[in-house]
Amino acid sequence: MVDARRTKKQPTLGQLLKGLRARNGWTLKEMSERSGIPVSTLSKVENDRLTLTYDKLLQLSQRLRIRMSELFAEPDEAGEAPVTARRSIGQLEHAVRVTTPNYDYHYLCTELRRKRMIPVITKIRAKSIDEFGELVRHSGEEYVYVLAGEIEVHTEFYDPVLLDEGQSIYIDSNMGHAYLAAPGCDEAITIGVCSSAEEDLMSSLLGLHGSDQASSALPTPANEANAPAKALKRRSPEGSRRERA
DNA sequence: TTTGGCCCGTAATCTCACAC
DNA sequence: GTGTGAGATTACGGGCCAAA
Repeated sequence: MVDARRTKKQPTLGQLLKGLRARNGWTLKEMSERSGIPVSTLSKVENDRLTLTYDKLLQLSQRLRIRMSELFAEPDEAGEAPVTARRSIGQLEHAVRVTTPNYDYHYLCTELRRKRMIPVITKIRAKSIDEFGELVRHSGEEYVYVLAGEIEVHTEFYDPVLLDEGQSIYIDSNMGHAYLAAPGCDEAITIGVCSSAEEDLMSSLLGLHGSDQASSALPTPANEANAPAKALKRRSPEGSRRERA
């Protein structure tokens, strides 16, 4: 899952944060004031003694006005020419995983920044449109393929449609839409891709740039922003829990 | 300014008893 | 034997505070 250009070890969240802070010339105190995260916590994160939960990462990216994906990738080398031959191998064990009461999602290939497609494997547990809430819409297009189970796709201008294993759907994302586990199906697993002409699609999907940008119906964290933060089973980009010293 | 010890809260996991 | 719920245990994020 490493870019062909990148032969060194995958950077940790701490290294990425430290680099971000160094580039901006901030002290821990300044970064703490900007992010709302205590100095000692930032210090521990930078030294890989602690990792941040999803809600803290979201808070960090929002307050520092950076893309969520910035926290998952190395900074560009200074003066580096635009990348035209990027590659990323998606591995489930390296995916950025977010689990909520309704959904499990695994964001793949997260080390690639400013990509125009967001691949995500999703376990869908929402069973009714009432449970899901209002149909969502955003710029771009998306494609969803059912890997397991059966899903019910609600769209703004069409009748709901059932998709069984092996079936898929492609829609314009600016049309209101929602994905549910079909009746009689406890949960379904899909693989989907959201695309957009905009480079900060990831941030857009995560709802980082204002309330006027609706989140994707693909169950992204932003879709469940109303869920209690502590109810989320969070995992750091590194995807590991560290041993206590 | 930064680090690390300590403590608290919470979620996940484990164990066990109980019902079917 | 299997499923389920309660309680105990474990692991870890988060924050306070003192020391380097």
